Amino acid sequence: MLTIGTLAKRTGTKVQTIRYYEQIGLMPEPGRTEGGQRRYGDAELDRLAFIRHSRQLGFPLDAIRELLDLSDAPDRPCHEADEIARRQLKLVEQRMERLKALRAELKRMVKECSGGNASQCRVLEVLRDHSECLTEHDQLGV
Amino acid sequence: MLTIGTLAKRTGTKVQTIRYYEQIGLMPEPGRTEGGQRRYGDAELDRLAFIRHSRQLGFPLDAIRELLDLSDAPDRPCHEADEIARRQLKLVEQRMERLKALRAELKRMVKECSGGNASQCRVLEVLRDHSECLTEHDQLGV
DNA sequence: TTACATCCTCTAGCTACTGTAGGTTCAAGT
DNA sequence: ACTTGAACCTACAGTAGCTAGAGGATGTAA
Repeated sequence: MLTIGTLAKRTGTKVQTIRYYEQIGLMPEPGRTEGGQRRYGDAELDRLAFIRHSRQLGFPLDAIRELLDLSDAPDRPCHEADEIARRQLKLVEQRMERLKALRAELKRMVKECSGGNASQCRVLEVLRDHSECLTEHDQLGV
Repeated sequence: MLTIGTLAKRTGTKVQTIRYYEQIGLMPEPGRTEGGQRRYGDAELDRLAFIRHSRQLGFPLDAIRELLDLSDAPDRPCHEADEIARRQLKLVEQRMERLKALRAELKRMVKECSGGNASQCRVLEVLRDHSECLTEHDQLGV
């Protein structure tokens, strides 16, 4: 039986995060000692490891919820999990494209800046005037 | 004189977002009509355009605050703005590196999945067992 | 004048946690 | 048995950067 602190250490999670996962129903309510402290078994350890690993791969919590459901139902067809992973892959690729454009723009800004004071600053100038940009980068949310 | 709605349209911002920027002191309190509605001039239009463009380049709001201060003080040396832009560039590059690793991992998961049902699913398997991964990807927060 | 779009304030919600306050429990050492 | 100190508990507030909704007021054109 593991305390919440031990579980946290083993999975690289913060204690509060585990309690948060319980609160939103991602982790089950564990057993308690007489004094009311949480005690976990190996099933919970595995489940939390799964969650953390999925988070490291950038899956949002509701995707993880679906993946956990699938993982708990071995007879359901695999393509659902596959689909979720593909969706995530697509998202990652979109973000990369976007970051690539940002990087180019930022590089250019920084390169063109030749010191001096703010009134001649290329960085500020470019920010002031969108038309100086190479690319359209109209959606926000990097 | 522009209404908040017109200003929003011209800068590709939501009305609520403009009010939010005012609330956090990023946009000044504008003049009002007798009935209490906000009216904006060209200075505010420029300022908001600057903010939005900076956001599109991924700058966080407090970086933008600094950039606006610099933009308002033409005699201050340029290297501060340069520094902020370099910081942002570095951040973007770090994120890209991270996404690259994620993309590789996700691609592999998806490729190895050959259909069937959840009990044989490679996607779920990899998520269950971190040791199957190519890379360490231990920080969260894509 | 009457309709109707747009405006107002205020509050709550989103993601995924993280931190703090104020108090209790557990386990080890004496 | 008692004490100490780390780790636990709940509850609430805060983070970034908005976004949405309720319920009501204002502005403008026909």
